[in-house]
Amino acid sequence: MTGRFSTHIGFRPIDPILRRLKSLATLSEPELSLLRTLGERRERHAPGEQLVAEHAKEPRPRFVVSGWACRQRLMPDGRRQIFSLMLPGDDLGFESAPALASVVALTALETVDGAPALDAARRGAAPGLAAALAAAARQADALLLDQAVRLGRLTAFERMAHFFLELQHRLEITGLGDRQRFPLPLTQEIMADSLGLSIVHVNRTLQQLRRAGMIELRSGVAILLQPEAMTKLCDYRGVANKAA
Amino acid sequence: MTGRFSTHIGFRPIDPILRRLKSLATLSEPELSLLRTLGERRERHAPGEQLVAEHAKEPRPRFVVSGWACRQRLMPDGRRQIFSLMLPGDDLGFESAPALASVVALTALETVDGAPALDAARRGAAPGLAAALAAAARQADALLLDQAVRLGRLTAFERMAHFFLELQHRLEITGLGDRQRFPLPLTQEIMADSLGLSIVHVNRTLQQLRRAGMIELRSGVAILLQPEAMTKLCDYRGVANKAA
DNA sequence: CGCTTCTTTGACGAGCCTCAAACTGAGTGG
DNA sequence: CCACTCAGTTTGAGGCTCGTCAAAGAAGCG
Repeated sequence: MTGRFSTHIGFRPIDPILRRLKSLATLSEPELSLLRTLGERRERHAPGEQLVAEHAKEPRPRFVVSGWACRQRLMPDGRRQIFSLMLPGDDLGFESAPALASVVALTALETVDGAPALDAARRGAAPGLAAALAAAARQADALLLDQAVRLGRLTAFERMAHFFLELQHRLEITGLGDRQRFPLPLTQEIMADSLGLSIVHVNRTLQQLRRAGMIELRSGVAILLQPEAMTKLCDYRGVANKAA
Repeated sequence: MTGRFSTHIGFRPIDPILRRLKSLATLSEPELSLLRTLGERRERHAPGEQLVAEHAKEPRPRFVVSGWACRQRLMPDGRRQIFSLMLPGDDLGFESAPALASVVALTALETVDGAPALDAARRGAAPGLAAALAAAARQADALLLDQAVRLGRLTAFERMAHFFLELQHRLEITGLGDRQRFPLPLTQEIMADSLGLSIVHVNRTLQQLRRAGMIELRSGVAILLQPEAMTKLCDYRGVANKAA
């Protein structure tokens, strides 16, 4: 987690949030400076910490500044399904209560309070921000549909490719990755629970992708060697941008 | 499709809509009568007809009055994933444009224009209706998460059980089914595309459920013989009700 | 270092898919 | 009333994908 893709060096703390929201709607200068002030009320979370409980009456709206989290549901027998990964710049707990899934930190995580932004948007005081948050919610919906296609109709090989392409795109938007490289601080268990596979099969599928010359994984960084080929192979359609 | 669960005999045309929205929020008398007037602008759709195209700029908001539809996505090679089934009383095309998936009629279908309801809710003229529509959107989100769990972490046997329980609950709410029986006008191909299975395996899994004394299927009607056992077996949690 | 967590490998079996064909039932037209 | 057709269901055979169990490496961390 150090070096080129560090989330601490070379970026202002809340830069991913600004970048992401700017990619979703046009923000005014007052809106931007409101967002910049959010960085002051920061909070740290250890891996495994639950940020939102499944039926939380009033989940606190937050933005992820650094580190990764996920939305998930657990079954009584221990099976877990991860619905989506929350990357730096992503919002959580902005939807109406009660929460439909829990949110859990996957790595060391930093978040900031999103309430000022949400309030301003709701009051009508920040139309650009309101549009950006609406677009973010739409994008989350789109990602969930992609996830359903992955789980229901893609093979393990296609699923992994699709998954990596989604991460590449999302991380590039926030400036944390480029067209080919991005940080990937996930264990194979987490990928398994996200992709509906077993850990062992994730491991073997990763090897397949490596042998096919598609990817390279080294110390928390993923490299896509043939992004175009991967895109075709799994019918990846990219992340939704601005709403209409 | 005649007899006890007919959608035409014994119910006022838009009754499923009223029942469903009343289950989601408290509606005032003016709101109810607004909804009743919707029944006048009715539209018929043949099976297979596309009601909303995947990237439709402005999908027309509609309520399903009778028949079933689905939200789905198609892959270039013909694979299909159904995200959700739309039953009588359900709304479609109410979210912000452009549409993230297409909506297709699965059976002969009747819909009515939802725009008057949506407009009234947006204008602030119908707070109860607005609450009901928001709760409906929330419920759709919840169903999509259930669907992801089904696809990612349940076995074929559990998936089918979970699927039937969801349909039972949803249809009971609109008065189209009871605690054990409900109409099921779906081919096994449709179930397969909904559950992420092959047709053949759906057929065999249905036989398993029958042999286990769980279900009975006869001419478009499903009977759940042991709903409680089924609920335990697949960790079914029921449909979300009123939002907070 | 020694511990824990994570990754990797092997062996084996089960779940699910594909292909192919037979069967059923509901029209449709002669 | 009887083919005939067509969509849907059911069955069989065979094989690939993916899961489970178990244990051996690697890699991070105190």
